[in-house]
Amino acid sequence: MWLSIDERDTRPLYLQIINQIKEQMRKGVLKPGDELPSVRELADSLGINMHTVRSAYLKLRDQEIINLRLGRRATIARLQQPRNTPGVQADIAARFEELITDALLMGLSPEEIKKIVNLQMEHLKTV
Amino acid sequence: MWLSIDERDTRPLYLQIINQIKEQMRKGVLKPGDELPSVRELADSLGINMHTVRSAYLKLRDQEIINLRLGRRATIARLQQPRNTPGVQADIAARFEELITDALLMGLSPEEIKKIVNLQMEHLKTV
DNA sequence: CAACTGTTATATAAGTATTATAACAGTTAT
DNA sequence: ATAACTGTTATAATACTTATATAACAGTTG
Repeated sequence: MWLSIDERDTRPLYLQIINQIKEQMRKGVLKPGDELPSVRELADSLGINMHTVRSAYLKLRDQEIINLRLGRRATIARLQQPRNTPGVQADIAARFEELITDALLMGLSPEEIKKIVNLQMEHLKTV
Repeated sequence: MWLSIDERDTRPLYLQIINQIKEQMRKGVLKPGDELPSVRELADSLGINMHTVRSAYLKLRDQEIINLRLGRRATIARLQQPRNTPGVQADIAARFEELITDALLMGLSPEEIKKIVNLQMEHLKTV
């Protein structure tokens, strides 16, 4: 299984699951229409409770990232693009501002930060 | 007071305080050696409990961003730069990766993301 | 000494995260 | 049809986090 939980990570388990699924989507490992493991299957393989996995799936559904249908496995949604509104952009920008501030206070130079971002943006085309 | 609580923000109060103080440091409003409001003073002005403010101050001290001394007000620390280690850079990079992934799934194009980041990095020199 | 600081201690309450069990309701394949 | 899978709902218990409330203690400053 391409999913794992990091014991050292202090963030909630359901958040780790959410982020890893999103990451797999970004990498193209998971594409629209693809099926996710069932909640019980994934929970067992991670050694956690069914409802913790379900909680992750529910939040992903609320973000319209996956589809849930009774009796069927969760599937990756075809994401419609009217989500890129000014409000959304402002939210993302606020999160970048916070992260950049943190990075600067950790002693990273603006150049180092730009390098990190550009490196990840280049990686997009390769992956 | 240059600090406020956003009722619509779902994040914990102490985190809002932490982020706003960091933001003020980044903007140069707060400089090393500057005094922060006392925990009671700030709590009263925000209409929240003393211990909530203290919890924010404690976490800032743990990050070596402020100094706390019994009987004295908290002060902005002179931040030493041996914090910019490979491990720190990796942590920051991981946070950028997560945020970029989120932005892409929200429908932002790589170009829009770069624009957001570059705009904030330019703002650094002006501020 | 008085009035300010941070610190420690207790207690309470509300919210979040996680686990546990069990039953119910659709889907899929035998 | 039925067995074995899916998600869904319900209920309960536990642990952790967040926030408040009061009070006392300890160092600093005027």
